Amino acid sequence: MSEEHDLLDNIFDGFLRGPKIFKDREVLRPDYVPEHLPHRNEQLQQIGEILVPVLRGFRGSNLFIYGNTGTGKTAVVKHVLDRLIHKGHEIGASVEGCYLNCRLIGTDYRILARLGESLGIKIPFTGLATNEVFERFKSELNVKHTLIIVVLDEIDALVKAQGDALLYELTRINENLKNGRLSIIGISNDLRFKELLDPRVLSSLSEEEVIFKPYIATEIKDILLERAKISFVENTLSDGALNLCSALAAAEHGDARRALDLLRIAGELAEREGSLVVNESHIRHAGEEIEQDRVVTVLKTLPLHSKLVVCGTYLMKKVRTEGSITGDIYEVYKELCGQLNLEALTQRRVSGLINELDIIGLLNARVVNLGRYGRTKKVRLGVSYSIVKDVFNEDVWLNQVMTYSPKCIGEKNN
DNA sequence: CGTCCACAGGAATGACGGGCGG
DNA sequence: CCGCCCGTCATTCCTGTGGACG
Repeated sequence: MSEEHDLLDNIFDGFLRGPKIFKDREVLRPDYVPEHLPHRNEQLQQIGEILVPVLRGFRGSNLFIYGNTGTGKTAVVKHVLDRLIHKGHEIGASVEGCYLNCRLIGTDYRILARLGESLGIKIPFTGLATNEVFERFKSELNVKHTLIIVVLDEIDALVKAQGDALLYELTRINENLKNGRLSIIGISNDLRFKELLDPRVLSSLSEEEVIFKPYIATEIKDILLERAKISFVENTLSDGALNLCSALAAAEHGDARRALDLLRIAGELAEREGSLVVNESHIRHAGEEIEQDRVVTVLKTLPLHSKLVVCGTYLMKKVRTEGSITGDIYEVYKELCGQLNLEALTQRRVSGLINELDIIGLLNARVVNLGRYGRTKKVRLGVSYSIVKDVFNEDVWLNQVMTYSPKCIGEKNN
């Protein structure tokens, strides 16, 4: 007992005695909405002006917001919405806002359910017809004379998954509503997503548009300075680290969220090693750690058959240099299933799994035409070989097959 | 210039969990 | 409580297709 306790005691004491880096690390978390949003006054003003009619009981225009990740779209919109609702309640107007992230709440049904809940009606998470939920929401809007502002963040995810039927319904909801009004704010980081929309929906949704340009390095630095003031103990953040962090994030599409993540992790690294200040090397290591953590957690939480597909791709890599094609991977996958006494899925399903894995970046897949030799996908690992190896060697199922050598490959090479 | 490969990808199906009206 | 309908998720069925080969 004593050995372990001494070990832990050392860690505890070391942490308590050691230099303190953070005052408040919550401020660096991605969902924190700051009081002040540097370099976004223009957008703040535009959006405010577009929505302000709501305070007089008129519907605000629908609004489409475009900008890369980490350019402050969500923060600005949430900020304006909060203030607007606050003001609305102050003057006794029935104004409501409902913020939804379509990547997290990705079906028509669930979106409508949330909208209903924001008006205070209870809606079961399944069991009702979607249209029924829509009607309930609409009548509640009518009864309460509410002006609701619906924010659909990552709206492209919704349209890609479900089409634009719901958006169409929502944009015309005002037409047959006696009391109550609805306006929509759509947020997307994919401009091409507009092409997926029915022209009627598009024109109605983008009555107004606001664009968020990527931050440049000096702007990111301002943002970081502001947050660092609240989150770090004085003089624990070196100038060099701050500059490097801004520069790295600026190079990566001017993504401020990325910069804040880097800063937070770097701070934790510094704290862990008992350093007095956060310096450049902490920032660099933070970058690596973020990526590695992401990959490891994703790999670990993958469903078994997806793991087997990744594992198959991994095993193929020993033989094929230029990436393997769907058929080969499927063969290896089937052999692995055989080894583990599992029922193999169909090729169609595996093809779907490959697509999903491609989207989350574990695999890189692209369609190629080999003429006579068919139309297929070239697939290779999208992450480092050794991480896959480490994670799967720990896995209860996968460790049995990590050294398996596929027998279906041989004849043709490349 | 037609053929035919080796899949891609849309549509359909089935199982499941759960609300609703009677 | 029952029978019915619903959405969701995971899966299967099956038609469509770009272009090197001959």
